[in-house]
Amino acid sequence: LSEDKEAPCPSEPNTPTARTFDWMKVKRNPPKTAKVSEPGLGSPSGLRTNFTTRQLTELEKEFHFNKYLSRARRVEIAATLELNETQVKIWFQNRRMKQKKREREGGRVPPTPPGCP
Amino acid sequence: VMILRSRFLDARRKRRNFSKQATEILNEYFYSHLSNPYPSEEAKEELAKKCSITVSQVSNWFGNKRIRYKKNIGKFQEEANLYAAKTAVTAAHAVAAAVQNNQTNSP
DNA sequence: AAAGCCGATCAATCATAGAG
DNA sequence: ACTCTATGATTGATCGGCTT
Repeated sequence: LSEDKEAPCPSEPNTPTARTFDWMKVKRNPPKTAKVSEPGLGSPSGLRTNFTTRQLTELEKEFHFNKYLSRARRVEIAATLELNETQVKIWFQNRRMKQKKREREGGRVPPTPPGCP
Repeated sequence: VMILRSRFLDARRKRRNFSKQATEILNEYFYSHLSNPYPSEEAKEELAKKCSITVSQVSNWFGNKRIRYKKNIGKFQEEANLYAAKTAVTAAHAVAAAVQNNQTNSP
């Protein structure tokens, strides 16, 4: 028999099973939240931003008004909520994906399926 | 601050673990494709059906599994050996059978 | 050449179910 | 009943590819 196609084993050619494949080495760059040229605002640290309830509420409200944002609107929102334009842009992108996922999977099944105590 | 947490308290709350059988199927796929545990959309749909869960749940399962596996490979060593030995060969045979079946069929 | 979008994924975290 | 671990879901942000 022939072996498979993939076999990226840098070290440890041993070990019967469970070798180390490249997908296990994938590392994502840390979030670049905020700009280096914009001191004093947001969080220059590479941490995941925690949106406040107020920010989420506003974003949600805007989303129901427009699924897509215009550059001008984005600048407004970002300023009002104290977020980067990028964060607002990304939020809308993720929100659209979430919406699509719900529609796709919202194929009702919870009306009267299993137990309901 | 604590009230910010109330932001959620939704679906994530009531969580049910998948059936032992569903987990078995997912693990079989994961370990028999350990070199590239990224099922295609079609594969996800098939797994979802077999496990009686949604495609999103299959995606979540693989996402969590991959991250947690590479985070601590040693912790999954036993499980890896168990499933790898049990399914690797079976998978190969299944593929061969499928190919042959595909050839002899003409709808 | 640059910027936005999509689809998939990552990575950290939340909240709960289950083991000890 | 409680503490600690395993696990499903959520989500801000990244990656690669394609479009505008």
